[in-house]
Amino acid sequence: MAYWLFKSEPNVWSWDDQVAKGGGEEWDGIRNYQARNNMRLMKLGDLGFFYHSMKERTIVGVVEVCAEIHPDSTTDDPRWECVDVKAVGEMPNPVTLAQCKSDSRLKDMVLVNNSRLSVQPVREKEWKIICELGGYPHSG
DNA sequence: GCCAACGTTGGC
DNA sequence: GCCAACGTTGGC
Repeated sequence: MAYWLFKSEPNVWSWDDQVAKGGGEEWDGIRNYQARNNMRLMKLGDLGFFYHSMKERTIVGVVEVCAEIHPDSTTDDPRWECVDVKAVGEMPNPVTLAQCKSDSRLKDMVLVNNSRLSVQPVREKEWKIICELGGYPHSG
């Protein structure tokens, strides 16, 4: 089981949109090789944080990978693929970017160090720390 | 709204 | 294959 972080501009695709979709939706529109390569590594059941970028800069919820890598239906360009994700839980206390930056245990997080990467890996220890900060129940 | 950082494109 | 120019992202 691996952990990830998905960034989205809430104006374009918000956590509320994701929740409203229910059973799963393509994480499409990714046009960056590093982000796509990360999605290629995802397995069914992997979990990811849902992060609101731009004005909010907050981790607001948790999603689960419910379909592995497949062509992105929003383009005919075969280079671009995506996974499907579904909302599985909301952060009781959403965790801000500022919190992550100020926590020395999270100083190596990709989110803290590479603001441009929109789909990124999260280490298990980082996952647990953020779940604690957010008051999100984490089994294990 | 500004601008730094990064990725991509295309001329050579 | 290098690198300058350009476009985009996203923090501030």
